[in-house]
Amino acid sequence: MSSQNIPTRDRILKSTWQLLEAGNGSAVRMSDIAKAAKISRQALYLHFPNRADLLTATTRYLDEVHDIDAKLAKSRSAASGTQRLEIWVETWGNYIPTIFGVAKALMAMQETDEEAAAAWNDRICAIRDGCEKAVQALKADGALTDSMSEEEATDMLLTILSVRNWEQLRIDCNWTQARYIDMMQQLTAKALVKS
Amino acid sequence: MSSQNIPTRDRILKSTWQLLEAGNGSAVRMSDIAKAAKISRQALYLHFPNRADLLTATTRYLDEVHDIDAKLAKSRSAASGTQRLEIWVETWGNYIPTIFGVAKALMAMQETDEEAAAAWNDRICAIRDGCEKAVQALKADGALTDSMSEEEATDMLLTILSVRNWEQLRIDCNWTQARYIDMMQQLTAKALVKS
DNA sequence: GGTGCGATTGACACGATGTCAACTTGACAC
DNA sequence: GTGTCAAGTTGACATCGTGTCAATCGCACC
Repeated sequence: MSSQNIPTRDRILKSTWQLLEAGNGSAVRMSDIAKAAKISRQALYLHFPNRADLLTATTRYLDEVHDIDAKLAKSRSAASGTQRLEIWVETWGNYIPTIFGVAKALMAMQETDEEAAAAWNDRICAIRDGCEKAVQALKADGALTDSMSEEEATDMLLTILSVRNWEQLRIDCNWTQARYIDMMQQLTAKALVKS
Repeated sequence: MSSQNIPTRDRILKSTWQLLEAGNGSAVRMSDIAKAAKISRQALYLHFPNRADLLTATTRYLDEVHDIDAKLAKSRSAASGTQRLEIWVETWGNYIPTIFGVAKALMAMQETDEEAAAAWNDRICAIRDGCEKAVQALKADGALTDSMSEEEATDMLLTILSVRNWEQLRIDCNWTQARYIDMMQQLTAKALVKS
């Protein structure tokens, strides 16, 4: 963590991201990352104890580089609950492509690696928080459907906006990003807003 | 053991299913399956050339045992498009728990194994077909929303009804199976039926 | 000239899949 | 009985990716 080795560390994180981005999260090995960062495979372990840690650090690096907090501030200033939901869907939905590669790699590791599971779960909690806030804003406006509790509505929103769903629509079904955002805004409104 | 008489191949498939079912699809090795089927690990390879083939054969075995075709016939006799959608969501949604273990293992392999990807894709096509038929029934009734094409509606339905979404709601969020079915019937109706 | 740090090379353990060769066992035919 | 075939067994081994370890190197800094 010392400030001296930032260049190398940054180079590693950047390379990791680029490789995962390019390969759509599939089969990126530690040796590939090392090669891309122009260091030896072993040197990777001088900076990150294991693959899970490297991937987690990469998500944090991306959050930092893209200043995700600033973008989220936008949804906080929404005039109504429905507007807040709309902005939240758009903001998160447009951030997914950026983190997709890393997210996929982390999700794949989740099955076997305890640490990776915890790391990814941590990220999910942050997103769930955004979903919860949107649901609360709807509730405050009296606009939340009465077929669900606040918690269920949050579960539902989080599920609809999952990375896997984005992957399926955007990549498997070949939707455009704009179409994805549009349809998700419509779907979440239909699902959560009282008619 | 009552399983003593069952032919080896069937014993393997049954053991595979039981292990994947119990372990929620996580970390079931070839050696575990062999042990459960009371044969040597190497003998597994006398029946199935590799892990992907074994998993695929297991899904077919499950389809056969549960006579999934008969269950699907039910939705074909629905009176209206909306009813057909409702029955389709219920039928498929209630089949997911059965195949979940195998599905998850197959999905995990998909990333690295070409054959596993093809096998799982094959299964998805069958499910997509069910979704498409439901959408067509809605269209025929003039009940399909006009915010989407038939193809997009099919993509959307397939995505909403994904195994991953079931996992998230049923397992991660701890919803009951009945609640899952109920909410998915509501959500798919809101998403696809013209209001 | 040391000291310490980042990095390198090379070797190795581990766990999982998949392969191979040689041997055993039981059923059945002749 | 003997021969044969199929199915199963044991044990060894290749491969691949992660993670570890030891020895060494080069360089900036004091």
